[in-house]
Amino acid sequence: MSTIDTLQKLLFDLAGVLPADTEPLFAMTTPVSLETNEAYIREGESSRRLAFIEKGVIRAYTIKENGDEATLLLRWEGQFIASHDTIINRQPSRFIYRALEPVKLLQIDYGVLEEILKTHPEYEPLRNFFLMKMLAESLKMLESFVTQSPEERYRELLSERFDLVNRVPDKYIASMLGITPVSLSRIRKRMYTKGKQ
Amino acid sequence: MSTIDTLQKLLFDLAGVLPADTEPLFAMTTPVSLETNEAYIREGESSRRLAFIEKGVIRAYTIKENGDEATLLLRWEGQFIASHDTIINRQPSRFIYRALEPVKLLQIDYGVLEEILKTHPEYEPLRNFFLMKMLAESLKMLESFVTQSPEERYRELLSERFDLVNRVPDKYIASMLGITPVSLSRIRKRMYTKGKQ
DNA sequence: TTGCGACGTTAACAAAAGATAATTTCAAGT
DNA sequence: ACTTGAAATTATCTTTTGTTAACGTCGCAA
Repeated sequence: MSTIDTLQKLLFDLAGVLPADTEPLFAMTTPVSLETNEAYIREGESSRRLAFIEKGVIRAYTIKENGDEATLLLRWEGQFIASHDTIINRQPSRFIYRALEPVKLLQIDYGVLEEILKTHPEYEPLRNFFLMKMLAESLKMLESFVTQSPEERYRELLSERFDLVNRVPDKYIASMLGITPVSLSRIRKRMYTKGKQ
Repeated sequence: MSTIDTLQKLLFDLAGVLPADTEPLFAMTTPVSLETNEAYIREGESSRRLAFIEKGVIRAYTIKENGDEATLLLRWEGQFIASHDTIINRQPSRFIYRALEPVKLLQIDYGVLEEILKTHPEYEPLRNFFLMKMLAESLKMLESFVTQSPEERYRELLSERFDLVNRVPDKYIASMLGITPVSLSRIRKRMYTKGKQ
């Protein structure tokens, strides 16, 4: 199933919009390809990009005051990715979005989407869907930070996203868990020596 | 300015809806009062409540496997509070929402709101506003967990929400920062003995 | 083949956090 | 004024994490 098919089905399921009636929306979308390590959004950029990931993994990270990187989240195929600083806060992005693998996206400018929604309110449920999905994921991650230890967060990530953990360098996983790569290495050792499955 | 005035102004600013045209919306809202320590939403509850806080502070927390509480977030006057499990995931709430002070709310059932939005799409920007606001706040908290130490998170909370920190028992602040009350006490001691402002 | 560089692991030490319990503080109620 | 109980602090000890540096592994390019 192609990306547009997937999104057309989503729009039909959410809002009963027939695929034939989605032309005004998809006419404004752009396919984008990224190479491994290519930046999708750079720090300081102001474009309000929203995209659906067809293939590949993107990492959103920021540069801390001390120069280190901190990975906020990872997104992969089937998910939306959005420059949240520019879309929500209308400020230049403090985050960098970079492809960890070759990536294929279907992109739309959020400003353009807003214009389309003014004349085509029937697409509105799609916006709510993506906002709610991002909110649910953010809250779930937040919950894990207040309820679990780094080791528990790693175990859960392994059990829920084993494929992802194996596709992404450990140092980015560590950073997303809020710890250093050294600490993650120790956690792994503890897990695999003491049979504490 | 009353709560309804505030929300009418918001609706006008966001969507150009005149206060006189907001009757269909506010007719379905209910004022709610909570006493100190009273639960607004209990664990396992399925009602999809969305409310605007007129006065007071509400704490959203969950009970961990070991029986301890973990505070996910605090909300106070001027903010929205929503039972996110029931609204987003349509599952019984795993969280408890409890008043830390006497609270006054203006409440609407999310299902009712959705019905109103079907016939009154002019209110739609209000839903986007509250979703985006919650998303922005969640991402900001998430960012603090991957970029800052517990001590730095506490310092930032003090500088940004000093009033809140003074209204809420330290143990809830600690939990929201992802640490124990004992640890927070040590951080405070470090801060106030060593003049490391 | 060799050398380079990024990544993960390991080691050693310092710093911070968790767990548990005792102690102090303080507000609320009798 | 006294008692009670919850909250915060302090103390002690254990565990985990941070920091820094060294070391091994692996893929890639010269």
